[in-house]
Amino acid sequence: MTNKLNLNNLTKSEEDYLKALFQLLIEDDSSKVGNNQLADYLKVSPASTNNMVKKLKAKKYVVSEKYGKLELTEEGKSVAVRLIRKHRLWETFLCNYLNFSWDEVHEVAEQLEHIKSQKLINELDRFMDFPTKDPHGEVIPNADGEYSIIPKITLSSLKEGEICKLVSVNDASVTFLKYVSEIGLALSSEVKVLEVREFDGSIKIGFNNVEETVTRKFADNIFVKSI
Amino acid sequence: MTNKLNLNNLTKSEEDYLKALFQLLIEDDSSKVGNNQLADYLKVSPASTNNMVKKLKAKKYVVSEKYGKLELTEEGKSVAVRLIRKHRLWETFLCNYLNFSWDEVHEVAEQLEHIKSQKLINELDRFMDFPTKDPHGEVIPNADGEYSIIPKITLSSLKEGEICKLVSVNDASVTFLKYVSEIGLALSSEVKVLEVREFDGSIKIGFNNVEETVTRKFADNIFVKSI
DNA sequence: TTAATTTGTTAGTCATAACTAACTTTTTTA
DNA sequence: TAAAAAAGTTAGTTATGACTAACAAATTAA
Repeated sequence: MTNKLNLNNLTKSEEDYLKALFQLLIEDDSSKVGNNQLADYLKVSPASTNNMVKKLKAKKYVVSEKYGKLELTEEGKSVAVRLIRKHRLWETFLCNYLNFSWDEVHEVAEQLEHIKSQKLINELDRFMDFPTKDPHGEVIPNADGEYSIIPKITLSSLKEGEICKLVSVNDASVTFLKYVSEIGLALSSEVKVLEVREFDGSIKIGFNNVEETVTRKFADNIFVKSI
Repeated sequence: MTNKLNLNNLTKSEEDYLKALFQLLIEDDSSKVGNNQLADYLKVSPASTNNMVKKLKAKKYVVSEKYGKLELTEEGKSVAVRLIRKHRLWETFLCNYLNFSWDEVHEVAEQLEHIKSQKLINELDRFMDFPTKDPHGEVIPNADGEYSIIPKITLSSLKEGEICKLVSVNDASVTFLKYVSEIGLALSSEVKVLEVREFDGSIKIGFNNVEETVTRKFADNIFVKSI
């Protein structure tokens, strides 16, 4: 098994690219992820991405043909899942034990996920009694890298009259998360789509006896399940 | 106050050099620390150190004349103390909450001390109820960077017949720490120097009704106070 | 189906931080 | 005090991972 060994030989940047690619390919379930899309997601230039992809192909984490779409090898996925596990466990720790609010955890978890110690993360997991969801509602992979990837249904995809339950939110934007809290939305909130306005895509929703109109962009970052 | 801002603009390497210099200058209380000594301590080449010292001088963390000894500015000391605080708080957390043994914590703490988040470290401190000593017996600086630097008396400096109490140990070597545990020495152990052998500097010590002969090198890494 | 646009690639540059080799200054010692 | 040793410095190289600018391929639209 080359598995264990390779995990420790990756730079922070290599890890960042693998995780980003995984999130685009698997968590966002894109049929095709290209070089520029990855560059966009990571906020680097296409040239940087191209460079890194070459390196990751040489190291057998990524597969792609010239001018073709990007794919991850099993090894590449394995690295990404372990990063996601670390990220979500740290977020959970920060929220549940260190008084961080859900809009404060992402940035710090981005740093903490690169700490290299198998024992650290598994002990942290045990310390918190093996949590299964992070503060934003995302499933935490277990020590073997197993987790159920729940297909993401965005609030924006619902039709007028549909009722749903909020299961998770995109964790990457502080201002977005603050806004979610401010209007009173929380995980498990029941939300009804009252009106979808064709003109600008904005949506009027009802929850906890309040009504709010939110933008399409906002609704794209709220993930729900129908009830 | 430029203080707060500058703290976040340092690279991992810059932080490593400042901490190393602080430990040589202040904690080990050397009257003179030179370029090559710092290089030795950090296990890099003198050229690398020379280069970094130039940069740190330009940034006003270090002061020195050409071919002269190295010194830290107040700003430089402040950065170093904050790193030491982080290192020791993390070591305490790993030992007291995550089942790490004292020989396992150093390497992981070396990574964790570079995580940039004021809130993280202060909340961790609070979570553990403001510990004052780390697992190796070292004093943990408080949130204002204040701590008492206890002059280090090594076990090797004692004369035959002297009795002392073990207050701290050098945390940087896994094999050393394992050895300390194995022979049964622990913080607060009372140790009597039974014999100092001129020939090779080895020392016969007695503690907890056992006698052990240890090398000079070993005794250099054990810090004590006389009782 | 050609032209425009988007996407991907390559070449060359920059900053960080390591290195070796060669050299200079300072300190030690014979 | 002159030679040897140690300490410090400089120049030039390497690797990582960003960047821009220029170019090529693929896709979309007229």
